[in-house]
Amino acid sequence: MATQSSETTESTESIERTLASGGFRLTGPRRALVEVMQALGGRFSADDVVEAAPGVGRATVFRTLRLLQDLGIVCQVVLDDGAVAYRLASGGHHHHLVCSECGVVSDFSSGDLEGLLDDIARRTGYQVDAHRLEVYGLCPACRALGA
Amino acid sequence: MATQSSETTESTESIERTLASGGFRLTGPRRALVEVMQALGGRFSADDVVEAAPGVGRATVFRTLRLLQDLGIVCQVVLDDGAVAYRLASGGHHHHLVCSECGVVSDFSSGDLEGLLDDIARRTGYQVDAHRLEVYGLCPACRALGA
DNA sequence: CACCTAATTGAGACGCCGGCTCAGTATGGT
DNA sequence: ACCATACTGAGCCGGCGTCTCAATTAGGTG
Repeated sequence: MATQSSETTESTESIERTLASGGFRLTGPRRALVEVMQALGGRFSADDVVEAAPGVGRATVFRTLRLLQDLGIVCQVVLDDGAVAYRLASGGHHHHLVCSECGVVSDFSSGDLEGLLDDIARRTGYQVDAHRLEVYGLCPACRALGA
Repeated sequence: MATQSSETTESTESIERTLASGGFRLTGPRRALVEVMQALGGRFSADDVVEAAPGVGRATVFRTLRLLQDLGIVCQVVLDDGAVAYRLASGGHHHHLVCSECGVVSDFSSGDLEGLLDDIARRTGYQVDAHRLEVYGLCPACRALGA
């Protein structure tokens, strides 16, 4: 369940700065939750966070998860079975590649997708405002192991 | 809330044929549910179906919804708020354009997306097996009304 | 047509995820 | 130090979907 100690995950300080600049308070529970999420790494469920932060109430976990999503610090991952997981966001707009074997999540972004959406907009007359894209498959490691 | 009396929605008979050829029984409740879903049109929640089919148990509605999904007769739509709706599928692989104003759903498919996914696979080393894409915006009608 | 077996059903309990309420607490500006 | 108010936690609530289990029914068979 390899904790990708990966890339651009935002530092605690930068997260705290983002909170502050949004006019939000920097409270104990919030600090604790950010730390917990960093420690969990990769992706985690709301309940993972609840269990890993015994001092913090369930409601606060959900509220904080939502707040951090609104601030772009945390993002949701829709798994292939429809379940929802969370993840510290590593930067701007991106999508997820989820390994259906080990569950590891990688990010990618694609300028091509924007072109594709423009095309859809043109063909359908819709004004396209947002989208969701999740991709499922086998990560290189699991490919190497399995068949 | 215009019930797009649209395109390629499969006929009752073809649905019954699909059930039969899968080795599933053609029961009263199943017939009733298919009719109800056709009458509901567009997209509907599981609960819409439950309410519109008073004679059929809740469990059966959910079971049938799942069965019809497996058979490709019904598909899920993930709405912009994360809620899930259902819809009679109109053919093969496709994606959804959901109007965030009136909720109407249109289908589209895109060969370009496949190319994009190939590209992702190449760049990341993942073996891409499946994906989810939902697009949100304003349908032409709502664009005309709203600003 | 009657019969038999396995698939299906319905009622209701259950579980998970997330939100709401409301009284109590803590933050951070003055 | 003080105060307004943002935040918290405990518990209850509600939606969505699944499970169990006894009763029913589809549809193949002789």
